[in-house]
Amino acid sequence: MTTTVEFIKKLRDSGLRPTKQRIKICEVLFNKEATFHFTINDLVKIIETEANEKISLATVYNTIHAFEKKGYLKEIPIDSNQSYFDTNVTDHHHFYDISEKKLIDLDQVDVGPINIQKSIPGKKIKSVEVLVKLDTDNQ
Amino acid sequence: MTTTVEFIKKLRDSGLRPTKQRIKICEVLFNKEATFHFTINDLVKIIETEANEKISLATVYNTIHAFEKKGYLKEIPIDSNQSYFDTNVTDHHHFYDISEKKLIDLDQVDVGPINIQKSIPGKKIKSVEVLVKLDTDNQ
DNA sequence: TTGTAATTTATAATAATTCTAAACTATTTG
DNA sequence: CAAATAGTTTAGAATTATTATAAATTACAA
Repeated sequence: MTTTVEFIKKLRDSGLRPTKQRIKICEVLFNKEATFHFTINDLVKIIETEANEKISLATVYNTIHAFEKKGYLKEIPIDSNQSYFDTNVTDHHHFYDISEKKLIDLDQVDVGPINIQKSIPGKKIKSVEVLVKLDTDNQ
Repeated sequence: MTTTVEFIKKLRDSGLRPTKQRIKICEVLFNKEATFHFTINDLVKIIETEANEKISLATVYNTIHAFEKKGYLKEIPIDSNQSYFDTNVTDHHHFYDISEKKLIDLDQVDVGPINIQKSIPGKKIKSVEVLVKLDTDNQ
């Protein structure tokens, strides 16, 4: 549990003014104990229903992009026409449930170590991420 | 090098009528010796400039989706708002060069076997894909 | 040939995201 | 503490990728 005061400090320390909207988004995203996967639309809905507050779609986009740039969120690539974001910014892997369109975290332990045996001169590996797609098992 | 006759057979065998447009797309995509990564827009440009033929955007979408369904192409998830497709439909992985926004194939051998130690009841694993992000090595 | 079913096509519709510029708010400065 | 200013929010327009539509065209079987 993080207090509002702490979010204000976090925002200010990273050069972002602690506005009402940004604090609200922090509360929705960073007060969960578990990793939280969401799309922009999910987030807007949560704020407008759970928190019962109006927020402009543009503000949500602005804020999420600002948070991503600061390293508080990361985008997860899935074959979808929507961007998925993750509050877990550590290097980890995912299950993607195709029929339910839901992401599930996979620990390093569930996947095991991956050793990339190829390298490109002048380039270094920034991340190694595994996406495991799941389908309904009909048989 | 595959001949037009062979493409016609391939199309017909998979229940797709060999139209002028589909054959042209086959020629662009499947006559390369190497794996080919592209977006719909890339493909339209290639057809209209290199091949100097007009083709409707809708036809390109239809055809690419038909080819994907038949297993002649697969989509690659990258953090982009555009769909990337790959003519290499074997189970393989990718390097993604962040600065150059380019995909590079990785063989199974370069990554090694991946054994997912977790399962979700009622779901089966459809694919396991590794995306290795590369950054410029400054040091 | 000719009928019909599949395909192509231009265009409209939709959906996610970005842009814009005016109103508003947090912070700085005097 | 008030005024200036620089950063934010906002509604709505613009843009971009993609999908839907429905009429014209084409492939192919009878």
